[in-house]
Amino acid sequence: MKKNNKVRVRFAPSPTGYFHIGSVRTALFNYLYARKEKGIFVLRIEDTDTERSRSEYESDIIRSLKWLGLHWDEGVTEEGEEGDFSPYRQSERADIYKRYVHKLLEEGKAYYCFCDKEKLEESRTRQKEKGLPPRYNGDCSALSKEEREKLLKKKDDYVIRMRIPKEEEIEFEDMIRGKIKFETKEIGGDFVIARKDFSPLYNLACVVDDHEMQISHIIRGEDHLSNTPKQILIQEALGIEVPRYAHLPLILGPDKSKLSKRHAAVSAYEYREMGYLPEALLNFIVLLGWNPGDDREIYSLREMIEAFKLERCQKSGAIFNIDKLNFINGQYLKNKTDEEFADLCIPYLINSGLIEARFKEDQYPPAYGGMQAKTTYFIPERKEDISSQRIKEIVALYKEKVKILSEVSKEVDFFFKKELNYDKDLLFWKKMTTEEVIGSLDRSIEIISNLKKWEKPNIEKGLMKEAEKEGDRGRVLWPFRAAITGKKASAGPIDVAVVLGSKETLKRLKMAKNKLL
RNA sequence: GGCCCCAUCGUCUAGUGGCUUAGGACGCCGGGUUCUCAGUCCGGUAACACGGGUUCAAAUCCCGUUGGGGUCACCA
Repeated sequence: MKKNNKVRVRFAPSPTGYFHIGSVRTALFNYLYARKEKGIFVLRIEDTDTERSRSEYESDIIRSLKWLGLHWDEGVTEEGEEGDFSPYRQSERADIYKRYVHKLLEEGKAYYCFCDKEKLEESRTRQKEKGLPPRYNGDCSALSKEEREKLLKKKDDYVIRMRIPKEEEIEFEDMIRGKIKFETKEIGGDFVIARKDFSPLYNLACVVDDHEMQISHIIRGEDHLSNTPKQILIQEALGIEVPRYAHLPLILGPDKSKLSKRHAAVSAYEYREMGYLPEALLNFIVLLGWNPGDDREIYSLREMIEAFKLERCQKSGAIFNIDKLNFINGQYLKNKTDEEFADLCIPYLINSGLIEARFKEDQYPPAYGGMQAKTTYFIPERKEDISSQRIKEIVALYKEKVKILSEVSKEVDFFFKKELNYDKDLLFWKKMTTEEVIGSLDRSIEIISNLKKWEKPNIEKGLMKEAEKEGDRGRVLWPFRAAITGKKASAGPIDVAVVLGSKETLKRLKMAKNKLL
């Protein structure tokens, strides 16, 4: 067979839980390396654990990768529909593993083990208690052919173990960490590679597939470091090439342990729901353990590929810092056009019940992250339609204020309400008296009523003139803004008024005044 | 506990023996802008874990200590 020098990497998640941040990072680095080296990125599903694997999780992996824009060249194609075959799903490759297990068995490099599960468990805990590393004692490693055949008939529970041929040092060159050495005697004894039905365990399946799929570089989390010597042992026994390894540091929670559910959201899907942009999430994650050596921090996927070097990866783990993610996401949001920003916000507005989409018959409800501007919308509380143009004007007011999309709804909700519900104390600026606030509101009402054209310069001119007269602008602007937004904090009063419209502005000013009477 | 990995501001990091009184970013603090919050601009706070070597010279190389993490399944 012709030797293939092409870079081939794989991302091989197991569908036993939602696609999480750590997986995003592993996938991203594999993707970046593949693209950088003009290689192939393979997506393989490691679902040999039938108990824990679920197709719903596989769908989540695929959906998430698509959302992130991490496209793969080979691998499972459909969104985990049950029944559709994929040679990139380990559960569909049983025959292949069987072949390899037989080969190892025949060559004496693996053997049947009939040891009792409970007993092994017991001895493990005993060894641990004594402070010893748990280790399989090798009871079944020297069974004669006759004994084996007898036990095979008698016992209906057994496994297949890899025989560690000799005490030696296994050494490999990690592309991130350099030379790494393990003693075979530290592995923990002959380890299980397949179950009774010859279904493979992780280390076997992984090695076989990486070989069959001609994977050249294995880029994975540091938690797999201790699996590497086992895998090299299998590769040596099988006489197959040992791929290059690169172990990425872990992403840590605030307590410095491996990031997990208890540390906040770990599922990529949740970040999508919260309103993080895929490009921002990727940008943030790539910086967690890699940087190009300069001060640059904002990278598109394309730019990341360009600048990426595996050798520049960090060796130590990085704490997942949500503040930085928020900052980066805010930067990306700011760089969107008003149209793009509105499209991004709409699903969140719908989700929070502020608006409803009126679809034409041939349209499907869109998922987070996109919505056609042509769709028409309806405000349930006001029982009126709203154009996408107007939605754009509203949300644009907050484009540079928000860090995540889900914040938008609670900022703009006052635009969609029929009546504002706030405490009248909100209308008071500093130490103004009730009479003064009423007076201020009255003057605003008068100015607004007398405007000939509802345009920002006009409104500004009228209002600011009055405000300047007061000396303290807040005496006019605060009651005005509070009246039309019903909020302590919002976008600028004039900007809000412009978008709100003269009729609604007046109505709200009058309602505010009534509150005080 | 064994083995493996790691160690620069609170966090992400630059730094590959002299360019370093250690640079950037987030956060935080102060100030300008501003009706508010946010944003933005300006400024500030803050780190080479420790101890030995090597060297004319060490955050950078070596050793040890300490600390942190990972891993020790018929999970992956």
